[in-house]
Amino acid sequence: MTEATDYRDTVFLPKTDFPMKAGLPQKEPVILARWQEKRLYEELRNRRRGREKFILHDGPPYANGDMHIGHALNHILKDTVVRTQTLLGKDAPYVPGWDCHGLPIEWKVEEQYRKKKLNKDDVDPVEFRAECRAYAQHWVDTQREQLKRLGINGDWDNPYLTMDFQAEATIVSELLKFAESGQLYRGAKPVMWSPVEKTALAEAEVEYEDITSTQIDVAFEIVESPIPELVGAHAVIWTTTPWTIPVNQAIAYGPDIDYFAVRGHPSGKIILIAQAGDLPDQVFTRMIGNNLSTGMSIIWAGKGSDLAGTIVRHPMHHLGGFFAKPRPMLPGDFVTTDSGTGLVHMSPDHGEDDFDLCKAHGIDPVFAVEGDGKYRADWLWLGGEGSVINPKFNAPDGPICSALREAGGLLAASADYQHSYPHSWRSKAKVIYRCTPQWFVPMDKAMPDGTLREKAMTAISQTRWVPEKGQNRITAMVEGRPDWVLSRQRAWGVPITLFVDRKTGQYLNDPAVNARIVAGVRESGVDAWSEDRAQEYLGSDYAVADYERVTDILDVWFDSGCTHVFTLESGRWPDLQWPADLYLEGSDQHRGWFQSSLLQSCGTRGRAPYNAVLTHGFTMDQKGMKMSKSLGNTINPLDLMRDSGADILRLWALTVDFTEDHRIGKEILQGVSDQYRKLRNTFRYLLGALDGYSDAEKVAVADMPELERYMLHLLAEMDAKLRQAVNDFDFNSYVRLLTDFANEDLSAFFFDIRKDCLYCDAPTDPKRMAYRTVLDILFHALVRYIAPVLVFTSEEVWQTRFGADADSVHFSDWPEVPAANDAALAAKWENIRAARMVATEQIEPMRREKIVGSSLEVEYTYNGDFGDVDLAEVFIVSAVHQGAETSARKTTNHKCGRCWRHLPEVAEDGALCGRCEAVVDG
RNA sequence: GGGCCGGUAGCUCAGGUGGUUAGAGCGCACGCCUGAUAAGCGUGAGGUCGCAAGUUCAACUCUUGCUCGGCCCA
Repeated sequence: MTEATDYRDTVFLPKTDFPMKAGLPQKEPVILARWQEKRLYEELRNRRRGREKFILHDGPPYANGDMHIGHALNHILKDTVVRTQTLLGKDAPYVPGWDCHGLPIEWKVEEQYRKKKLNKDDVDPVEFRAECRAYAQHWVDTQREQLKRLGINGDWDNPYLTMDFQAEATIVSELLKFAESGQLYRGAKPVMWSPVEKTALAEAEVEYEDITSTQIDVAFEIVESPIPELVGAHAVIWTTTPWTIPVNQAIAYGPDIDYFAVRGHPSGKIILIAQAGDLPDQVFTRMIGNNLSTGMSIIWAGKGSDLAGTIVRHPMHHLGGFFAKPRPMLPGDFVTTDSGTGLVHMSPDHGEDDFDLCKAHGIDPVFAVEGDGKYRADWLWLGGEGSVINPKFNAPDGPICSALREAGGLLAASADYQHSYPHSWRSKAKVIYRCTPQWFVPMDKAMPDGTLREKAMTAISQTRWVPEKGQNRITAMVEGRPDWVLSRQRAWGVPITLFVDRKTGQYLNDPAVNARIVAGVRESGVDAWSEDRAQEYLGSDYAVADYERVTDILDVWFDSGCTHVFTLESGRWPDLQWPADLYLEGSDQHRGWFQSSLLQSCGTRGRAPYNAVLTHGFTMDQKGMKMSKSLGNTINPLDLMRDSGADILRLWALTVDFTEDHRIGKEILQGVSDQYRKLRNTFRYLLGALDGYSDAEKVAVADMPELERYMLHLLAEMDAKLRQAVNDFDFNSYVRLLTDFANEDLSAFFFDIRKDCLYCDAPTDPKRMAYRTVLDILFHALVRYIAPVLVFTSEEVWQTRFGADADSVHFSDWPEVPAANDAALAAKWENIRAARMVATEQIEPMRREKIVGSSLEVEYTYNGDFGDVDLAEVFIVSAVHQGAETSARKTTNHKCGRCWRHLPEVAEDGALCGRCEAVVDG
């Protein structure tokens, strides 16, 4: 045996500078800077001008706080939609936006005042709003940088903000469209109200504390009933807010609850209460200090529904007027027998259930309690007295209980009921529900083209919902929702710019006035709605003294419901158009933005502002639990980008099933990293194998070996599936198709088989040239397919191949894949692959027993026939013989010193085979 | 408490209208290669399809209840 020659230098190994290790945290910012410098977004607009459009309209995140994982997921999905549509050749502009008005910002600014020991009420509203504006702007700027870092491509220099003057003017103008068309009315609704601060509070401004209240049982005499035995009996209600009794207007029962009327009270009254559990015991114990319910006699028993039509009278009916009116007994689903008497006294002024039930039966609130918590002066009972949150006022010996007792209506009273009760977060004082005038958009008012609800339902059915179950959800919500309450009693928002006639109570509906108001807001923003400019807007036709200027502001959902107008319709972004092709947000927005936009648009334009709606679920921790700071299970996207890179985060978002709730955690991210490495190495191989490739090497598809043509067939097949996935927004499948292709078809099959060809065949060998031609096609296809996913890595790949000055990969169109659809060839090669799997399985025991190491040391006998396909090459063995049955044995051939194949022509181990000799000799 | 949604191998996901031994990729274990080398190839072990009833000749797939988790309400 001669000394083995080292032929390594004669082998054509892959060569590339593309590193295996990504180093994304360092590289991504550099690539980002380059995009910014080359103005990628604007240039993309130029290059796609005139193409079919795809408009994704951005739902505005709230300008408050750092980006969190939900923002990251949402924007990655949006960016992927925009980029895949762009790849398809469409013009897909993306204008990001922010929601800037509203209570949370107002609150933060107030908090800053409190720290400085300033009172909000002492600050000029204009100055206050300026601070809110500055606060929002700060977070817009912060989030903008964070989203850019994620690789989101958009018009970052020109986003839309709901606080832009232009936007504010549009919101006002849209509100006035509702006003002008008569889709606005002033009604009432119970809201959380603080008598101490004399203001309405939002849920977020309320905290619950344990307190002790007076509980009372009050008897209402039944004066009319379809059940004769009940007339003259007393319906008993229980309450912990005695002050609401002077405003009582009805009594609610549970239709399915059992009730009975019993004798047994010392007063001689027949008592009507629920017959459930130990509730009667509790009632009797409260009333007479003993549990005598076992000794009582039952006069009547029946279901709540039997009580329909029963009328009671107020204990204070002798006062006349309001108190003399009959009180109906009404069915309420909300009535329970957990506590109380199973009968609930209703005051539409002071409870939501009360309000809704009474409204349904035509009973309106009476506004007896004023903003300071006192009954209004003209109230027949306790007029001018209060405050209603005062414990003494409600006490068993206070004025309410005393009067009731005197009238014979008070069965029990004790100041010993402990419960949790809402308090103002700021003043710590008790709050109440209180009906206040509010502005509404009616859902069921007949308009020329139908009611708003009808229009919305039609629009829902005409929209594509992805996934489909979203349609159920929003349908159910719109079907059942009450009228839209537009007004808020706050400072930081768009004003409800209405003048109400002091005499008629009607709002002024004059287009000329409205136009002046809109012009004013366009010029100076929401501050334009000030008292000192009222006459200016009213003009010479109306006197300011005759009108009340509404000082409420709009629900921020109305702001966001108008984004489609001031963004898509306004012309400020000429690339955009109305309606949007797609809205894409979390599934919580079925109640939020999807709905506010739908209602706004249906009310003003008669259809939805979108053609399709895509929703995603929420991101949970590794175990599927909600993330929260207190649990310490949050994943911060900013940390993740810093440690692993944005491409890892993006790949994560697209591999999970984002249409459902999904998870993120260490183990999952490790899996994502592995997947990333495989993709990266696929590109590294392609780059290395294509070293020095030029079009001169290109081989026509018809001239290629079957294997190459089969691979092109697979590529074409995948291409069609990828297109389908893009149309379905099914990015999970999209990425899976790519990784499975890279793993199974390329790495483990094609690349492995052609390793010998690439390394050892002469560069001019037609087979090698055909292989490299296909590699080039694969490269161009794969780098484009993956570009919307791995936005940074694809650019790095692109630059490595074409140089640092090359165009961006992101300008590319969807790859043109050779039409290599050859079903017969594919079927044949599927069989070959199946045979190959059998072969590797049969070779495995020989490797395990150390008979052979490499499969190249094996000679294989095969019992089938695939024509002139070189099975030895495909199976990566020394030789394949035709035989009766399949078997494997160690070859006796010698190993070529260059290509390591074992061939009969090799004289001794280390000598060269004919092919290699020819190549080495050149 | 109500409405809606979900629970398939360690992980991420496939599993038309119920029908043979429930699949894939990754990870893991073991082995091969040492000329894609912190790479590449192969083989293998992993699941009572959240739990329990029911319908059916037959259920991951249908029904009901329960449980766990989520979103939206109250």
